[in-house]
Amino acid sequence: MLIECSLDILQRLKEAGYDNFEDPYWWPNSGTFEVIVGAILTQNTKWQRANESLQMLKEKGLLSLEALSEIDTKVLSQYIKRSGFYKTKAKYIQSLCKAIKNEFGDFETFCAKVNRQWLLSQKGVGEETCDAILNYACKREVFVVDKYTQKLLQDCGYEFESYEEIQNWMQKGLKGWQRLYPGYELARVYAIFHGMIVEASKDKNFKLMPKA
DNA sequence: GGCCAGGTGTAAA
DNA sequence: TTTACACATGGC
Repeated sequence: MLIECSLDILQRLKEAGYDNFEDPYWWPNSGTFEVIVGAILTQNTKWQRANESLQMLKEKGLLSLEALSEIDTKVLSQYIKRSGFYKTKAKYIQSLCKAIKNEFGDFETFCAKVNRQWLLSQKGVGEETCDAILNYACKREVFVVDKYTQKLLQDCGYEFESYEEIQNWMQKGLKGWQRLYPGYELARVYAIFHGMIVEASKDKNFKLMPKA
């Protein structure tokens, strides 16, 4: 799959069928609490590894705000071992769950009231994780900028100074691309395009045609 | 055996 | 305010 490096690259990704997801927002079980846990678990790790940990937690009945707030972090770390960085991630997950519980009470209230600044002040939540939670758990109109996106734009010859600059540029541009998905809410359009970039980037058959 | 995977925090320059 | 490094496992 050779995709021309041009302004309408996102449309090409769609035409190439990279938007064929199981979940309407691409991220598995979007709009639920487990997106928060998955967002931490998948840091610098393949999604498959993060998902194995999620399934383990689900089996043990631990995939809830309450359970993860109370579990011993040493026990938790053993359940998420396959996702790598398991000791630090166990601490991050628990402290975030405790903070959400204390500050908002439950997941629904969290989604309704949380803002970027609060999330970013939590240990283990950087810009990408923060925006992943806002878009995929809370369905906010926020575009997630990850390494794939940065590399794709770089390969296309665009240069940016910061995460925020890329995010603003993408969000502005994607409002125009919303016409490709009539009737979809903007948050979902952001979600889908980020998902397409990830899926295309992971696809070994995907190649960018260098600019002429 | 080296390199990478849906990053982040921290210390040192 | 940048840069380097630690965090850790599993698959290729």
